[in-house]
This record gives sequence, C-alpha cells and structure tokens, in this order.
Amino acid sequence: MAKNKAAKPRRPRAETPRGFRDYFGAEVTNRAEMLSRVTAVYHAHGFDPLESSAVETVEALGKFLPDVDRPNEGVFAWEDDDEGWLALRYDLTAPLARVYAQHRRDLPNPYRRYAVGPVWRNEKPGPGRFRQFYQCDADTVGAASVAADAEICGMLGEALEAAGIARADYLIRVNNRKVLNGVMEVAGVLDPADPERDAARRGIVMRAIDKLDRLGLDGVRALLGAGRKDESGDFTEGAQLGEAQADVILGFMDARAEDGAGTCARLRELVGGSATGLEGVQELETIAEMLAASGAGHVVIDPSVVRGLGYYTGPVFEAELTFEILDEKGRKRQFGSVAGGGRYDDLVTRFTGEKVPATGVSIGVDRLLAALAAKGRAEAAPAGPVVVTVMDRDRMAEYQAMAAELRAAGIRAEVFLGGGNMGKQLKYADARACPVAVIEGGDEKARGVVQIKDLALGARLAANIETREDWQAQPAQMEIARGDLVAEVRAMLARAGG
RNA sequence: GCCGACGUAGCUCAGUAGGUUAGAGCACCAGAUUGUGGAUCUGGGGGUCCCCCGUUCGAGCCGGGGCGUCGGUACCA
Repeated sequence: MAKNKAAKPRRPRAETPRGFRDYFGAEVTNRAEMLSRVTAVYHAHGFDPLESSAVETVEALGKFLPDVDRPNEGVFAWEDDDEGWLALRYDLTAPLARVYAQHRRDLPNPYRRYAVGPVWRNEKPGPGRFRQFYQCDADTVGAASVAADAEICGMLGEALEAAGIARADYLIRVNNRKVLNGVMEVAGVLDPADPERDAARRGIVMRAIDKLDRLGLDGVRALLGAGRKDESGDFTEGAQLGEAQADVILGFMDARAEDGAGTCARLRELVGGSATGLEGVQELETIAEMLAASGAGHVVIDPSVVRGLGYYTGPVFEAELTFEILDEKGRKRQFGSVAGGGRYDDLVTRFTGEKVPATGVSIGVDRLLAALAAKGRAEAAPAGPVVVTVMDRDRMAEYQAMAAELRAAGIRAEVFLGGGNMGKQLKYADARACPVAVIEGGDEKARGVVQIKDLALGARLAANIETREDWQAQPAQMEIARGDLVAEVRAMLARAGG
C-alpha cells in the first residue's frame, strides 16, 4: 500500500493513563458526601484530622531500598537531585508512623487521628483495581489496651452505617493474630524460642487461610500441603504441612460457633498450652464484651479472618458487605471486604527504636462507593441546575439577575452561556437533566411575565405524544408574573421532586 | 508474574475463500420547525480495521513479534 502519507500532525492522544481514572460530577459529590459522614463519626469519637504530605522519602516508607534505575516495584518513586529518592505514598499508615515519630513530643498520647486521601500503587491494574485510589483511615497510636481495638471495631460499624449500609447488610469479622500464632505453635510451625524459623511457611499458611472464601476448604487444604494447581494449570507451592498439622489449622478456621463465647471456648482448647494463644483468646473475649456493652454494630468473632499483611500483631478485623448485586450483565456479584484493620505494634519502631502500640482501620472508599452505587442503581441521575435561557443577547444582565435571585433563594441556577437558538439551549438543559428552564423573550418582557418549563414533566408527557400539534401545545410550560419567579420555580421544583 | 480468550466508528457488533471507495444499530451534529428539549422523517460528520515486521499483484482477514482488554491464578509493604 504505497499511500502517500502527507505528514500528519502527531497529536497527543487524549486518554487517562492505564490504571487511573477521571471522576465526574456526581461521582465527586457522592464521595465527598460519604466521606463527610464517615469522618463525622471518627471526629465524634475524638479523632483529629491529619493531612500529611502525599510524597514521602522512600526511606520513610520503609522496607524499600532504592536501587539504581529499578526504583521500587509497587510504588511510584523517582530520584530527586537534592532530596534523594522520593515516592508517592502507597497507604496512609506508613505516613502516620513517620508523622508520629517526627512530632511525638508535641502530640497527645495516645494520639488519635483520621486521614482521608488518595494513595498510589504502581501495580498492574485490573478491573476494579486502580493505581490511584482513596483511603479513609482512623488510628490510635500509643494505646496498648484492647479497649482501643474494640473502639475501632465499633466505630467502623458506626461509620458504615453512617455511610448508608444497614446493619443487616454488613458484617465485621474479628480475629486475633495471637490466637493464630498459638495454633501455629500447636501445629509445630512456630517455635516461641526461635520465631524466625518457619516464617516463610507461616506466611503461606496465613495467605492460604485468607483465601478460604474463594478456594473453599479443599483449596486451602491443598495449599497447606503440597500445593494447588488452578484451572489454568498454574501451580502454587504449598506450605508442605503434614495431614495432622493441616488438620490443626483447618480446625482453627472452622472454630466459629453459634456465639462468641462458644467460639472462644473452642479456641481455648485448640490453642492448648500456648501462652500467646491464650492471651489472644482473652483479648477476643474482652473485645466481644466491650462491643456488646456499647451496643456496637454487627460484629462476630471469626477465626478464618487473618488479613494477608504481615505486620499485624494482635486483633485483626475485616468488614464485608453481605448483600449481592447484579452487574450490568445480570451476573451475581459479591462485594468482598470494604474495610479492614488491626493492631500493629512495631511500625514506629523503625524510626524511634521504641515500641509504640498502634491500632487502626482503613476503609476502601472506592469499593464502598461502588457498592452503594450498585445497591441504589434505580436512583435517578442527579438533577442539574435551573437554566435561565437567553433570548436577547443584549439583555444578558437581566438574565444574570434572575439566576442570582434564584441562587439567593438557595436554588441552584445558571444562565446559558453557549451559543445557539432556543432549541439548542433546551437541548443543553435536557442533557444536564435540568428540572426547570426559564424563558423570557421580548414579548414576555413587555408584558412583565416569564415562561417556566418543567422539563422532567415534559419528558414524561412526551411518551404519549403522537402529533406535532400535541407536541407544540407545551403542556409542561406555564406563564407566570416576573415578580413571582422565585416562588413559582420553587413550587415547580417541589412538584417535580415530590 | 504465569495460563487462556479476545482486539473493526464514541458504544454494541457484522464483514462472505485474500479482491474496488470497510458496513449496521445506537449515540452525536444539521435540516424539516424564522421563540421550545425528549417522538418522527431526511441528510451529515466521524476509522492508523491495536502496533510493527513479513508472505502476496493485493492483507481487516494469512505468519511472526509486540502492546492492550477480559477471565483464572499468584503477589500486594
């Protein structure tokens, strides 16, 4: 194909980078609304807001040592001429550890703070997985008591309910890493005298337990033993536990009983003589007691919750939504975990050398929003503003005055600023789902009246319109006195809204 | 990362064995309607057929490589 390609200008492609997205109108306002409800709960519990820097030194983020041109997998990092290696934060917890270590002399002890904002992860994105997303965290630093853990759990329930999730629609499952460690001792993969030994195997065990809901008991058993081959033929190395060892772990996961007391009694048996394990069970009992006393949300003790992350040291918990929704193709979909957290007593140690106890929760904002949106799929598109149309360009000031009057009365309103005739203006109003359009031409002006048009009503009537005459009858439009503009528009909005 | 499927207009897709100027529906724009959105009719704009290399007189179609999307799996401080 010897087409003579004249030099076409190379234009930039208008596209969001992979893994990122743009948020429009209602997505932004819905999120802001949800966050303000959630943070109001945090605030009511005495937590202070903290807005820390989005960029941290790689060193402060921890665990990642900057290496020549291969920055850090997982984070967005770059080398600054003066500052060395910097990176965008990948969560809100590591920055908290840094802020606390840096300002601990001036901060109250314990320090309770909440934080909201975007975090960035340089990972392969997938459906529902982005490289920038919002988190909403609350943490208590400097309180070793399980009362702090119980408070966070209860508060999470309150926050979910404030966000619009009914108590029956979510479930907070609580467990304790100490109990798990006790069980590992019994299974012989944790030696209290030599905690480093078998650490890798314990990691595999933990992640295997974490996959119970997806793989089922058989899948987990395979991962505890030799390994598991998935449907695509890929093989995952297992923890190489013997049958008896695996039974101990599986028994632990299955220890959930009718009620918390029953579960704890079983755990107490399973943990046997492990001091750590018994301590963990004791803590679970205390948390259950406290939550029951405070009438907190929907919380159960469930030994199958472990959380994949390695840094947790005590209570861990996860909130999941229990309702199912249908996606756009009619398939059943379940929302997994929308929030999680736990106690991590070692995070600040890196900076100060001291052991500072901390516990907290993180809500996956985007996931929770997606769930709320999916649940209320029937809800109508958010209404646009009232549009004051422009008939005579030289009377712009008068139109602006009308819009200002409406706004002063608390009604969202704008003057049409584009070009084009009446048809174009109403098309614009229609596209924005505006409830009402205001029209004042020279004719109306002379008679001291304006036309107001109920666009939503018009749309409903249009369904039954057959002839052009019906069409032009404009039943959704009424003429009112100019002086009654605010009152009449308000009344029309009320009719449309009711 | 690994395994598999797929990649044609903004969206959903068709495209006959490799053969002129690549199509449809929806959406968008304009006109019918000189002051009225959504119905109807007519017209219009819009494509690097994912990219590169190769085979061929000729490639949306065939071959190789790459990229991307989707599904499964792994990892996720």
